[in-house]
Amino acid sequence: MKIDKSLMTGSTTMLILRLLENTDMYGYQMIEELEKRSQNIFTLKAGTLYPLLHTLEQQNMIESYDTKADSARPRKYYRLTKDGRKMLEEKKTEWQAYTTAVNQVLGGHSYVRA
Amino acid sequence: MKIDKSLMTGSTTMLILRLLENTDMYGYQMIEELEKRSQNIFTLKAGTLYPLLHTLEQQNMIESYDTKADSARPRKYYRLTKDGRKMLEEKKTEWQAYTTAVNQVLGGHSYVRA
DNA sequence: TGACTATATATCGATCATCTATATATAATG
DNA sequence: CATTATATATAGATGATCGATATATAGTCA
Repeated sequence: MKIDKSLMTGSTTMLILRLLENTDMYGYQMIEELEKRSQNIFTLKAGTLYPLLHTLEQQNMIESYDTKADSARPRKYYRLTKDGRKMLEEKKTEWQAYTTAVNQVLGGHSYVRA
Repeated sequence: MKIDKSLMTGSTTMLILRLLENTDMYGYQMIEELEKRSQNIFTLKAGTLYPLLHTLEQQNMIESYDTKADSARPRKYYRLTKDGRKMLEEKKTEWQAYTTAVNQVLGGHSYVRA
């Protein structure tokens, strides 16, 4: 099922931070991981992700380190900072409030107000 | 609780169509109704709504009629068309798929893949 | 070997949804 | 009579995401 990409707006940052909650990851890996975990619903584009990672790093939410990589190709790993964890918790709370509100409107009995 | 307005993106159209599912409404009323039903989470701005209504009307999803209004102030009521109902159903399905996917990523056990 | 595909990161300009600000007009309030 | 609430409308700004493009290396297959 194809979902309107505009729905994605606003939750991308939360999802990226969530991926980093338990494991450090590099950009390309995040794209694949998101796809897998969402059953191909989210196909985050490289052109979206990399600038976003740079912004989050500037904001001190994540920090990067390069693999020495004698053999492997160069990868830039990201790790969640303390601030990033805090931001993630906030975004999760927001997400809860938002979906609750939408579902309330969707499910609400259409009480036609007099 | 203030939620990031960018989360709103993509669901606004669905919410508007949902409001019209059971009752015809005019623009200003939709703003108030959305606020009420969402417990003040959604404060849709007039500058967002009116252009959106015009677009939806052009797309034949809704149609408008004016109140004769001998007394009351002029209001432009909107009614959901057949196409609009279909669109609403599609948007609901999309919404389901989207939130399911996000929650899956959020809740997913962080299986660190080898 | 050579061509092609997958991996990996990066940036620029375009697109699209929403917001802010502004405008207009009438009804209700004090 | 001034102010606020109701009601619709549009123009320009902002911000998130995408498409296109670039670069470089590793793996695959003929």
